[in-house]
Amino acid sequence: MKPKITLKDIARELDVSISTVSKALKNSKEISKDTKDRIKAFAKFYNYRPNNIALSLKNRRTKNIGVVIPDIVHHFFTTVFRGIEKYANSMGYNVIICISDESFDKEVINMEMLANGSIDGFILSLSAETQRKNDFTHLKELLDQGIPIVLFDRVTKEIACDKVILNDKGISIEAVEHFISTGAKKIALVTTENFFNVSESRKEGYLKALEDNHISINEDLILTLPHDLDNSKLIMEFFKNNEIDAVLCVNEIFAVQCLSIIQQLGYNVPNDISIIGFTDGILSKYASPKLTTVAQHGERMGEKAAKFLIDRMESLEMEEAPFKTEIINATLIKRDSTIN
Amino acid sequence: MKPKITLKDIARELDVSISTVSKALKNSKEISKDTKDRIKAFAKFYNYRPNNIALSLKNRRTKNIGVVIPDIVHHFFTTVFRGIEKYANSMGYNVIICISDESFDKEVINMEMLANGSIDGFILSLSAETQRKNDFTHLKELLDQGIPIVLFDRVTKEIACDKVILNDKGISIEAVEHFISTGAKKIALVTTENFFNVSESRKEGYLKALEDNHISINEDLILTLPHDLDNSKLIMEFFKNNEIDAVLCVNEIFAVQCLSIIQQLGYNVPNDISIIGFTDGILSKYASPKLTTVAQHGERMGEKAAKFLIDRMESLEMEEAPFKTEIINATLIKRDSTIN
DNA sequence: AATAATTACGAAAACGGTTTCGTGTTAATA
DNA sequence: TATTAACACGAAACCGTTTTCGTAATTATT
Repeated sequence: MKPKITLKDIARELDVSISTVSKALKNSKEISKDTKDRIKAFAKFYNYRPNNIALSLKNRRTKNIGVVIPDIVHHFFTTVFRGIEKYANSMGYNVIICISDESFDKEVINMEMLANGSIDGFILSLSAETQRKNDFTHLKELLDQGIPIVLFDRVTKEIACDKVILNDKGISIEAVEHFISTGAKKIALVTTENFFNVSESRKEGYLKALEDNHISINEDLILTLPHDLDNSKLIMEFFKNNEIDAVLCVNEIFAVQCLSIIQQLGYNVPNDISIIGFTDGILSKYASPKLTTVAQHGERMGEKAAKFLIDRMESLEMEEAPFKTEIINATLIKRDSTIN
Repeated sequence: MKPKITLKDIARELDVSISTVSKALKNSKEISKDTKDRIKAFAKFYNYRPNNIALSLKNRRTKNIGVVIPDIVHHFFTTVFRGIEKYANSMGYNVIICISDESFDKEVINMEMLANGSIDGFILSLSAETQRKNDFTHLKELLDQGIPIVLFDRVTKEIACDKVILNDKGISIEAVEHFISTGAKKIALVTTENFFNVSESRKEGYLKALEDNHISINEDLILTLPHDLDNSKLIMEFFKNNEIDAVLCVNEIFAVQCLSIIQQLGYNVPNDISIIGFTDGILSKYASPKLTTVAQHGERMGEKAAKFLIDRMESLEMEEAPFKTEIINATLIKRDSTIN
């Protein structure tokens, strides 16, 4: 058991002052070569490493960034997180993570906890409850205190900060037009009931594409699924009661659920019904047939978000550069659940 | 922009000493009710919160725990992580995460980084490379410095510390015997080439179960897949060249890959060939037929690991309690890829 | 030889808290 | 009335760094 060694220890052993040790280790020219050599050798031998906490206190920056995501089991967030971690690490930052679990309270409490010195900035995607309540005072307060925030994916106009989002509307249009190009006419949308900005945008895209292509909108072809319930019956009814030849799903789970039920009903995918789902995760990759998906490039989003944050933090705290919004272009990964 | 307020600020405004403010806010009886009320009111109004970094420095504990996992996209680790986060948070700890990406160097560098004061203890699962190299000096050094470590899932005998593992061998036996009970005789194993302790244990269980049930072992029925390559062809060959009526896969991806290929070859699952895969994740849940799996109870593992760590850290740093190893019992989730 | 410049180092403050100990005022006791 | 106890507060040390500033000793300059 050999506890960590401090500057003070070195100073005592070598009979010099703490300042001398500090300077010597930083190769200051104030210190003679002889003394520097002695101190460095000693420090190396005892494997001296400066204490991060003391440095944080002194420098008033922790080199930690806080990441708050609604859920970590969701593949999309997981990839974004990886992007953040990757970039942050490469820049010498550590990542402290909090799962809000879609809960407003957890989001607030954890962020306030971390904000008291533990982190230099936040990257977050709003929890479902926060979006529903439309209450962002906690974020505003943090910004007020001078703590930078970057929002990604689930963002809000209420908060002025850097943002990284997907071109949800655009890619939805692209998806629907891909259906249309293969001859589909009765195109359905399966979406979530929660009032997420992303679901909204995707729906807008869906509607826009139909309109642009002179296909009349049929509200019956939009299935809004509740959160957390067993959806199977609803989906089953949906496909039984409607004539459908293509379906766009706002997430991967809905997509594979639809796939499975469509097949159970005796239809062929993609010949009878085509499917496209958001999120290009393992579910889609290993489904049979493999699903055509919207790749959200989560890792790229994460890297970009981290870059935004670190840029801002390291801009010498000085003049507030205008806030930027980066739009990541989703891409359609064409596989076997749509006709080529 | 209203920056955070400190004890010093309060002291100055209220014309008392810093010590008085500190004591008042801690409700010390040294301070008169009057003064306490004044100070508390002021602090509340300005939303005073003590600075975590200063506290960490003073108390020599950060209330942060470091989690090092090989990968975050893997469902199993993700659930363990959630368990850790949950328990840690409930005990007032934050979680700093590092992805080793199966790399020895990243594991070492990140841990050393964090060990310099940023965290009070580690929870980790060894990277593939670390296991291959069998080099654990970085862990030994940390333990030497008095930093507690808890290993989970991918552990090693070389390191004496608390551990949380799965009864891999036992559950493999159970899985194989479940195959046998449904009449299977030609039972295959699909495993990884890397020398993980877990794959080893699973193989041992597989062999033991066959032996116990007087089924002769056929090495041809053991498929060892390389990491990261496209396995499809190998799996295809495997099922073409061998008569097989049941297959145990050491992870979820192998299981769905096998499922898909088996179906392509025109066999019926589970009637012609049964499948059981390790990890009860979404892939298995949404496959058709739904896969029978080994549930590893990752969340429970995570909670237990966090409990081990926090218990040890909070045991007043005093006498070293003996190291414990908790074995989490995996359970077989019977679904539709095995005969009931 | 007297003065100026350089060298090599230490003292001390600062970051934001906690905590021990000391002390000047009152209030209680002898 | 003198002594003691209780009360209410402040000074200072400490956690481990960095950094500014001061200064003694040496070297260079005139």
